Amino acid sequence: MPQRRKTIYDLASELNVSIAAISRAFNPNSKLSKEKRELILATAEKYGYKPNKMASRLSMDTFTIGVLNFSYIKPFYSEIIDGVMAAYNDLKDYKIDCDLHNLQRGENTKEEAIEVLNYFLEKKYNGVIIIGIYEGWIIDKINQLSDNGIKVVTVQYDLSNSKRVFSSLSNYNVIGDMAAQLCSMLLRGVTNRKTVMFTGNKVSPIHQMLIEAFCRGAKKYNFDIVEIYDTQDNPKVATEAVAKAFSEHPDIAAIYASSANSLPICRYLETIENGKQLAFVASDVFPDLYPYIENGYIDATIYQEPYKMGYVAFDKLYHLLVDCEMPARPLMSTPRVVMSANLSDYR
Amino acid sequence: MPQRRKTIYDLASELNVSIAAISRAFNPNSKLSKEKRELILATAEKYGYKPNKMASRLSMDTFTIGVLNFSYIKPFYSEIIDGVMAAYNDLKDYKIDCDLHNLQRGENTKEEAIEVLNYFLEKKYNGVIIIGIYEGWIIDKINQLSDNGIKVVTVQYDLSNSKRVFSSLSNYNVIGDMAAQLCSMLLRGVTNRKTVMFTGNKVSPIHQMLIEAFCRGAKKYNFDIVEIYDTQDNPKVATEAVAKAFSEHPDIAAIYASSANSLPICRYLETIENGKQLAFVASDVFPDLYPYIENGYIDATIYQEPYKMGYVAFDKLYHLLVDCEMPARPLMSTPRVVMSANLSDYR
DNA sequence: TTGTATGCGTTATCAC
DNA sequence: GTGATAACGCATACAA
Repeated sequence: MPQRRKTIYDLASELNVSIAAISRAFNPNSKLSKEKRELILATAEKYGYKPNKMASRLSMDTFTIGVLNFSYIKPFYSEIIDGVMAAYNDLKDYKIDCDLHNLQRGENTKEEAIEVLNYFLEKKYNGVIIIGIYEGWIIDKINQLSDNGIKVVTVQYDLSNSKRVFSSLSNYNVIGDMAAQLCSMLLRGVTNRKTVMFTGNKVSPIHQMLIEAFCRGAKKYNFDIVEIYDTQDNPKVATEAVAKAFSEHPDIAAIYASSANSLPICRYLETIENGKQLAFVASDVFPDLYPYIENGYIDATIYQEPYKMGYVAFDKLYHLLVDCEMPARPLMSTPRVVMSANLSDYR
Repeated sequence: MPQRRKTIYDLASELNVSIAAISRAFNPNSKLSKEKRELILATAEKYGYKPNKMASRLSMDTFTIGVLNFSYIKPFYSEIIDGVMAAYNDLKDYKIDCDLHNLQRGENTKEEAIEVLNYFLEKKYNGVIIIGIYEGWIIDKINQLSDNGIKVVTVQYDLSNSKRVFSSLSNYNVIGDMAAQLCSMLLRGVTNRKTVMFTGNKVSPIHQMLIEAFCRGAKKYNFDIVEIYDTQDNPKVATEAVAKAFSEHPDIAAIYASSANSLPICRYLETIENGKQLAFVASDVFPDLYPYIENGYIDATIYQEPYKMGYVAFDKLYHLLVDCEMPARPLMSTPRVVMSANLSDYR
């Protein structure tokens, strides 16, 4: 059995230096002569000393993280926020504070979003999480925050051309490929393999990636995408699009909806004879979708784990601030296939 | 913005009692007059005071958790252990120790397992995690540990008829149902729907549940299970079973293998003409399976998240010991569908 | 039963 | 640069 863990005192007396020196050696921002730091770090390794994060946190100042959510009107974004808040709650005892600002696309403007970020800057928050913004104007703002020593994390969009420290995303290539493979599974014994895709908003880089990945998959799994319809993340547009699709292509065999805006498609399928026979792969999981998954109109849907995306963003940003520790790998959620058989795990 | 968090001192001076009284009020095992405790707890609620877990942990004794793994010779169990150790590592700073004992079915005996548990008892460990044991003799041992104040958690098997505090499992009903639905998806346009199941070991309660769930699913999704073969978790037996299956039923249309012992089936499929055309749903994800998932012999496999099962078991036991906090819900992993499209997320 | 004093392992402050 | 020493927020042995 392991003996008592070495403390800062143990190493200090071992080396005949003060505990302050030990402490400083482990903080890169702390001033300490180079030789001394190296000596301490080296013998700590041999000696088996590691600073206790808990005790360390206790004596440190509180960190504050600002969160800006510029949400589309989707349950999706509120799940991300739930995840962020859950992580905050789990870390509350570790001297971390969180200032959440929720804005809505449509209701609120870009200017209001910028105002929030300026407020974060003025308050000199330690970290900032930005959710759901991909437009060009955000880049400068991120860089400005970053230049003032604020660590910025983005959720849902990568923005790798900005100075954000990391981002928490879905793996859109995998999602598109999964959708394609699911369609091909559902089309297995079927000779008619005409497939139609409904996308959320072609302007969004996310949907562009999904379209590309799905098209690659269609080639790989050998079925035809006869058309891609843009629903502009708008139910009315989606309703018209699905009607148009079936009038242009009455013999559709499979459908992939890459956005949560898939209810209009479900409703249309209810009105036609062979609605349940069509292969239909949807996106996301939310209450309005449950009945359609259960009764077989939707064969499978791909869940992006928005809760986890939010949780991970906050949690990793905390560790970056406290432990100066960058996430080892890019933060990509692992998309999940949800069918009626396992829907119970997601409601 | 939130002001400084209330501390034990704030509440103590507010109530004109000592900080010790406050501290005791929040520990059910601590002696304190009933009225005082109730007063403190009530005003703490109003006042907005909550004990800081971190500071609390710092001043408490170290807990020790003993882990006994009585493993089948499967990569599966080592993944569970990886999860346990990862949780231990994440909690190392919180004054928790872990004593892991790995035994192997075949190599080690039941008596050796009992010896380990006796050692845990003698050492008066605070908690014990038991992995991979379902036989009757374990019940008494669990109860004995429990009667001595040791919190026992089981992994992979529930053992609800023992005094274990909780268990971390896969959701076998969901897995069986998912396997059935996947088969039905793959059999969609196909008229021949003859399906065969290969199970790990009919004696194990796990495989019994999987068989039942899969059969229920077959009825629901309308395909026929023509036979269930027991592979006894043994590759040789599995090799014979698959040959037997195809000689008895040359027109098999779909296969479900409920155990990780599915490589012999893959190898058999390689030797026959229509191997890739057959629907094949497997279990678990491990390196030997990768090529068969990629090249299409395996259409989908169901991943049980063994890593997470182990992680959660340790993590929740820690919180039970430290916070006297029972898990809100039963600890069931959420099984995942893995196909070639998303295999990259699991390797 | 209740309060006081000490310790938990670290960082921050302030001298030197 | 470096080293004492006071926090940080709480639990508990001990004294009352």
